Amino acid sequence: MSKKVRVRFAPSPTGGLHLGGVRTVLYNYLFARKHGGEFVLRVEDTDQKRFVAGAEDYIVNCLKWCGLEPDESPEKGGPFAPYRQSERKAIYQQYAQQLIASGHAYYAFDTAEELEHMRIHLKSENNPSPQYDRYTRMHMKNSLGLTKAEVDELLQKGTPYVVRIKVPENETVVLTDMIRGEVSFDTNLLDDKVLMKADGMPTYHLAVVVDDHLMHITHAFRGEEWLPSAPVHVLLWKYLGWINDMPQWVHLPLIMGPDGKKLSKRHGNTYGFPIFAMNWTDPVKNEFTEGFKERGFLPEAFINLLALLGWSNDKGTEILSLEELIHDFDIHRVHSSGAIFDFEKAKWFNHQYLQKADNTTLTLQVKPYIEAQGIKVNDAYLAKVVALIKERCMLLPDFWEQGQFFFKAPQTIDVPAIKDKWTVEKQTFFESWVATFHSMSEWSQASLEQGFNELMQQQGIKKGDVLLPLRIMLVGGKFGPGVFHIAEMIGKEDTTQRIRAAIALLQ
RNA sequence: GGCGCGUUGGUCAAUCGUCUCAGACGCCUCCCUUUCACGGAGGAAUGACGGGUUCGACUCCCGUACGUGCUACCA
Repeated sequence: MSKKVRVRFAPSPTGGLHLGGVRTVLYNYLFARKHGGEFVLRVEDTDQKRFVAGAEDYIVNCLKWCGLEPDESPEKGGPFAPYRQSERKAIYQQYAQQLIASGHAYYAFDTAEELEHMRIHLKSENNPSPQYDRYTRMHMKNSLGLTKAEVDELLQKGTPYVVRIKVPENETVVLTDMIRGEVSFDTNLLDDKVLMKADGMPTYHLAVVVDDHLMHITHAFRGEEWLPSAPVHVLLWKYLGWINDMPQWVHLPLIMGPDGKKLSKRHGNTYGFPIFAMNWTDPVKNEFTEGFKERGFLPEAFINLLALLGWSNDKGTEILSLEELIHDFDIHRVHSSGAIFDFEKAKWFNHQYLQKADNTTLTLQVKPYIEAQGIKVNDAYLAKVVALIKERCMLLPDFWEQGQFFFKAPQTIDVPAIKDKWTVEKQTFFESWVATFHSMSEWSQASLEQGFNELMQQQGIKKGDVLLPLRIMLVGGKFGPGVFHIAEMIGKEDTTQRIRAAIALLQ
């Protein structure tokens, strides 16, 4: 008796894919997989003014990177193709006509100027911001006030027109949202939304309803910003005669920036964190926005942190694989309040995934970041470096920050940290230690440390006095793994050179 | 302005009427480490406000405040 679960994500190709968008996809995906259903990607490319070339491919690539590939999409096709709204124009036209015929929609011929005029002149004490609605529609140029002959004439002359829904008076539209319960709206406060634009394209309102119906969508997930227009959609489901097949509504809470406002590109700029899944450059404005991928996030970590923004499982565990997320996901545990995105915690998630990542694959992921610094990478060597420093890395680029001294001598040496306490004795000690290198039978962490300790005793030097200088000499600063391990890694020649170079600087 | 939605530590959050309000991030202290980090042990920090309902309310209801979203031929 229950229908097969089918969910959809319907982005408009007008820019990058931000956190909220990816989370909507993710919840769609988790819900579909959990219930053995299908996930459909439909593209809303009906906004010609804001349409941006390349944005659709970009979105598809983001979904690929996240590992959330749809079962049906414009790219893959499927039983309900086409999945691009611009290719379904005729379908929407047909249903718009049906609505006009049944008296639930009408032609409106008003120009932009006339609408503007209405908004200014119909403004009154009890109607401070006039909309195109039951109060004003009879004053406008539409098929409700015009005679049939007048309308036909306008149509025949090719006068531009839009189709608007005729919102009923004195009704209450009640809809059930899966995470908010019943939400009701007074139709007297709704305006006659445009259903078909003058260019023949449908607006979102008509398109979602028609597509959701035709594509057998059972659960409609979207952002909370859609809640105010949901009653219009319910009305459309009713007027089109499909009310019994209306999907379950799920209005997801908004993701906010640190200032508590709906997350936007602005936040990324002012707080210095990505808000798009992948790098996005707006070809029109030539505006670049950084992505989580390029910032060095692992897709699994990205998905994980996003899933926990507005939802949590009943066990309180936080590090969850996609399989675990699917298993644990419960739409009723999704919060109804917005969540503020915390970049610090996001980095912590990535750190966790870095630690449990397999070193071989991690090495492959780190490699481009090292090569980008002009280093010729030896995979086996890099693998060792990765294993040695991964615990102090949050994001992929950190591997270079934290491990560059494994590949080249430090450009800057933190001389002030040791200069004050530098003595002739210390210099002698390092010079004689370096001199022992040629006679060492084995170049290893253990033998290096042993030789170092023996020499210290001979010369009456305390370990605390020379260990830090050695570190500074080899890595340039107070960071990194064990010094002798580093010396072993970089080899006899580099170790010797770095120590000698540093001694020269300290004199 | 109108309408919708929301409100547990700085942030993510548990709790589905009995709470001395989990856990995580971040922050602080200590231990480990003669670096940094990891790890370990502690710590500070929370139910917007006012009314009800109830033996009992963070949990239910109402109001207020605050926040946020929508209010386009954009989605």
